[in-house]
Amino acid sequence: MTLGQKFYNQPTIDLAKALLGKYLVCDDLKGKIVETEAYLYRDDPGCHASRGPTPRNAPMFGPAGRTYVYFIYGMYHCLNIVSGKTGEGEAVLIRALEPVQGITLMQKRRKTMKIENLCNGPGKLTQAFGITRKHNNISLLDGKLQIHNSREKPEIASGRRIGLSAGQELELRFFIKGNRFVSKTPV
DNA sequence: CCAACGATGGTCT
DNA sequence: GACCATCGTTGGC
Repeated sequence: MTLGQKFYNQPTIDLAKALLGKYLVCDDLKGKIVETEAYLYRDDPGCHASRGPTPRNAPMFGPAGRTYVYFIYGMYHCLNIVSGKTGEGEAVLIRALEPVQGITLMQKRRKTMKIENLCNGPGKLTQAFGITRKHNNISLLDGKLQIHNSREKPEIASGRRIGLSAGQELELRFFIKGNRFVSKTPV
């Protein structure tokens, strides 16, 4: 079942944790979210929105429950879920999924048969799911990209976010403890 | 196993 | 012109 607006309106850190164990669904592809990172509008120099709105980060300043997809390193896309209040500029980065459905197509797109290597990183999962700029700034409530509920209550661990040159000291990375599809082991 | 490095192009100053 | 919320390959052990 698709999650509603209320789910996305919770505080960003709560949302980052609540997303763990839920399902990202796109057409016939499905993956369980096992790793996320929170990006905050206050005291977070690692956040794209930290220096105010620009054309790229505009979706982050919109309402919660929409996507913010950006292109990085000339090759990859990263999928975020906009969170927080409209005008603030917060989001949750989806960092890793456990493949559940549509694995054959993911293998074709990722050019590997290895299940662990299909969605265990932010650039990998967008490649496996075919997520590009076309999926930027769209609603997760009724679009082709959705988050579905689950009854799982995973054991959550946290650590430092990955790949940042600012704000590394903040422990805003969350993942399901012991899950083998998490992109990197705990720090 | 692992650290180092290059690919590659959009975005912002 | 510098930077970048990455990844696959390479070459060392």
